[in-house]
Amino acid sequence: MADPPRPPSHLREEHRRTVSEPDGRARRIPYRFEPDATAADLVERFGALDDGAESGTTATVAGRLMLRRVQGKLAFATLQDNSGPGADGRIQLFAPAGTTPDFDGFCSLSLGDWIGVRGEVMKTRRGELSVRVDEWALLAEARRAFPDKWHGLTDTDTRYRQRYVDLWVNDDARRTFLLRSRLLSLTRRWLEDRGFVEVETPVFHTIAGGGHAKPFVTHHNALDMDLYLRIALELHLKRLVVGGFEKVFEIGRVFRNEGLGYRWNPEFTMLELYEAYADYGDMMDLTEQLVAHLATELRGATRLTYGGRPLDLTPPWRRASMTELIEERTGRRLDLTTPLDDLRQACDEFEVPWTAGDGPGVLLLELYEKTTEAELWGPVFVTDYPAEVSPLARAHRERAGYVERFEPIIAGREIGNAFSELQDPVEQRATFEAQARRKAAGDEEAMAVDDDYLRALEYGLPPTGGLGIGIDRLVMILADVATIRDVILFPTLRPEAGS
RNA sequence: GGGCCGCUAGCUCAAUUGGCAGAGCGCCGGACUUUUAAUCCGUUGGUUCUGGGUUCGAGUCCCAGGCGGCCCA
Repeated sequence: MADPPRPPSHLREEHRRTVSEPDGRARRIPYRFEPDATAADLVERFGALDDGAESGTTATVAGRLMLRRVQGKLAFATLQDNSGPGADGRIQLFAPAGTTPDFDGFCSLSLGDWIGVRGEVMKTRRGELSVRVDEWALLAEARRAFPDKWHGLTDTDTRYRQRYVDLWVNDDARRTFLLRSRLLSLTRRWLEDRGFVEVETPVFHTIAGGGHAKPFVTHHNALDMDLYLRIALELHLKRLVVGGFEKVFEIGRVFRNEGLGYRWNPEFTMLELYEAYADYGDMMDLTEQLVAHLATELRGATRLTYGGRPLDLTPPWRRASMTELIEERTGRRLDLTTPLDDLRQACDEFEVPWTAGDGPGVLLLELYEKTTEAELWGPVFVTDYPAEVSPLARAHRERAGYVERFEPIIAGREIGNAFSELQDPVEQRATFEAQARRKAAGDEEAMAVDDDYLRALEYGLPPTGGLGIGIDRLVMILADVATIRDVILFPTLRPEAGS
């Protein structure tokens, strides 16, 4: 690909010439390099070496040059590799002029250059574990200047657009994404250990179902038809329960055509799982056990802090109905038996907008979200949602007008959604049709009738518990970060000017 | 979508009421054999986000736009 013409500002960032061999030729970059140790390994194995001692062991390491201290006939440098966030992944390089090949070339390396080094593992007189530079090779030149070695990179825009730089200079960024990776791995293993099977279902949907959200639309040329990017995993996974996958899960990207914010990115990662013969109570048990397991593995405890405030994820978590929590928060007893006019009056009082088409269930949910949800530090399972706003959940076994549904709330945010799943195809068709009427009336987030899903239910869905967890939000809690953009490697951004 | 705040050298930041656009780090050159944000000396580096306007004079004031952050819906 030809380089486009560059503006002067880019040329200025090419801050130096190509590093050359002692004879002036361009330095050759090897095609491969074989490190046999990492910074973290060496600290672990040789950390106890005496000051000034040599280990008698030779190691080969590779990474980026992050600091450099040339002192005449002796040079020190700090190499960072992938073996740990921040200081855990750093090792000092020790380069005396007398033994270092092409000492001048080594001293002329810049911050950000990739190098490979082979040499004796030793400790300096001042007690810093080091690899002596008996051999070294330039692996890549940093032709753009690295950010300030002390202040790093703080501009959020640059951090998100140039994550490849952020990961090197901000320890927290690397730490958070390593935590995210481990969280995904631990979640898979934990579920598999309990007999769950991981599957992959389509990202392109002909009907965007399973959630309350505006979908993205794309077009398939050969079929000449519009397709939606999935807003949820739910309906395909329940088809698989019909198909006999009794414990099934998927961790996948979903897409919602909504605004961006500290908790919202248009594409995000959902875990959804379905368990035959289980109900929403079982899903609460599973949720608190899984989250407690992840907290223990990733943070060493279930008593954490989030944003400086204590957060105790130790099971069991409180379980309380939505109406009960609204009453605690507002002092008002509001439920589905409250006259519609009273609910509307409460909405006006709490500045909740409503329309004439909104039933009591919609108003109750809106009131809950406006007055109560953000105040719940939790963890707490908010249970028993109005049927009117829960078209895929099964009717509550005791409370008329409600369904068996809960959302786990942590730090004022919903991190998931779960039901005793609606089994009955006749009831399901009725709730789909109610949704379709809302859609026809202008609710862009309402669902459409999914005839194939209804056909699947007609073959028989056993009693099933289903759970969805927003992985990004869970990572936010466990990594103790405030914005979703800090847990998504390449968050959605507006294009840069001029691109 | 609304309100508020921000955008100055590669990075982190200064610049009194409108009055010569600066520092540290980086980069480049020099000194230095136990440094670790090494230190010391000397350079280099600017479309002050963009476009208009007011003014003798605009980084600074006004208008429009771009991008980002925070709060609200």
